[in-house]
Order: sequence, then structure tokens, then C-alpha cells
Amino acid sequence: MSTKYQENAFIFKAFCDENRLMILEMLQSGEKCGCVLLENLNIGQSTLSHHMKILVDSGIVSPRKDGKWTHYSFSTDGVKNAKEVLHQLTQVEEAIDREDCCE
Amino acid sequence: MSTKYQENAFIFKAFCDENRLMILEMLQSGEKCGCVLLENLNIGQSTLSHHMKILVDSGIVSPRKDGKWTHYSFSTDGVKNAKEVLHQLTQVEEAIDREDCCE
DNA sequence: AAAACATATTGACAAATTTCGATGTATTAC
DNA sequence: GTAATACATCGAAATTTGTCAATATGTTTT
Repeated sequence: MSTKYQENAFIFKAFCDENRLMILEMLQSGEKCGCVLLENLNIGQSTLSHHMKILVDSGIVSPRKDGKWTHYSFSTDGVKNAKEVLHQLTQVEEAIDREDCCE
Repeated sequence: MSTKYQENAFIFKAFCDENRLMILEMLQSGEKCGCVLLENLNIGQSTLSHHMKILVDSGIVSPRKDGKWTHYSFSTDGVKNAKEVLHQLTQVEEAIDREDCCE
């Protein structure tokens, strides 16, 4: 089991690493297979595999298996969800004349 | 110097830790000073200070110094910026009949 | 001025994350 | 069927991050 805090933190880990952001940038121009992503990054194949797992597990990216290739693209739902969660995490309640602490 | 990737990754680190998400949740009901935040978390004071530094440096939270207290609240601009960056990171270009790699 | 309080900083340690090289498993090409 | 390709998994090393206790700094209270 995991708390909602852990679950939400997990989503944003997708955006917390330089190489993952480069990967996402590449996916902006459409679906890409791992081998193409690898060509444009200075990391090893196993490291790419690790990052793709994080991106897929976060829900931001979807894999499409096709023979020996795996094609990755943005998950519309995952992205929408991340935006909703970000909005929810940062929204401020109506000011109901609440008091702060110490003064 | 730092790359845009590092800068953007840095913003989202604010949302990648369980305790920081709890802190943000507390700030939803309005400005809070460190001592109040500390009361509601199971971490030491120096650890809170560390997390607040990350939140402030990410731009999501603003500090307001008032005597011996520091009051923290959401930064409207910082939150807006994070949302914009998330949108930009995840937007897919128009399908310009681009080719994928291998098949 | 002394004591108490709020917060920041430092140094050390533990835990998590990133990375690599080696190896395993499919699938495709010859 | 053998070789080559794409990707996953494993184990280990390196790095980063979260945490604490101790200490320092500044403010308020008495």
C-alpha cells in the first residue's frame, strides 16, 4: 500500500531528471522507439530502459510493442492526470478568515 | 550555469517528496510559519528547514520574514510557471507527417 | 542581560537514485 | 539455424537526497 502523497510524488518523478526531460522533449515530435531515443542521449541502453520504466510507470508515457521494437509516446490520460494533480496540489482554499499561528 | 533541463527538473523536485507534498497541502489553507508546519510532520527541525529551502528555491513557495518567524505561502507566479512548464514539457507537436525509425 | 524561541547551517550517515557492464530473452535478418 | 538487433534484468559502483544531532544566528520575552 502507498499513501496519496507517495502516489503523487511518484508522478512527478517523471519530470525530475534531466535525461527524462530530454526523452519527453523527443516524444513531443511523435512516437519514438527506444533505439532512436538512445541515439540521442549520452547514456547506456540499460540506463535508458530504467528511465523508460519510470516514465511508463508514472503514467506519462505509453509503450507500444511491435515486434522487437517498443515505441513510446505521451499518454494523453497520464498527462491530463499529472496536470490535474499539479493543480490540486497547488490550489489555495478560499480565505475563510483563518488564523495563522504565532504573533 | 545550468541547462533548461536541469532548471525544469529542479522545479518538479518540489513535488517529488512525501513530506514536501504534506507541507504544500498545509499551505493550501493559507500562510503557515515553520513552527506550525513542524508540529504536523514527523521530521526534525533541520529537515524541515531543508525542505523549505527546496520549496522556496523551486519558486513554488514564498517566505515572508516576520521577526523570529518565517511564514510560508504559495507563490502565485511560481505555481503558474510550474503549470506552464508542465504544459510545455508534455505538449505534442502537430503531426507533420513525420516518420518514426525502424520498420 | 539572560533565557527561550524560530530558523539556518554544518557534518555525518542512511536510503534512494542514476549509471554501467554483463547477461538474458525475444524477434528479425541472413 | 546462426548472427544481429532491441530491449529487459541483474548486480555493483557512484551520486544524490533525506535525515538527524549539534551548533550558530537572530529575535523576543522576562
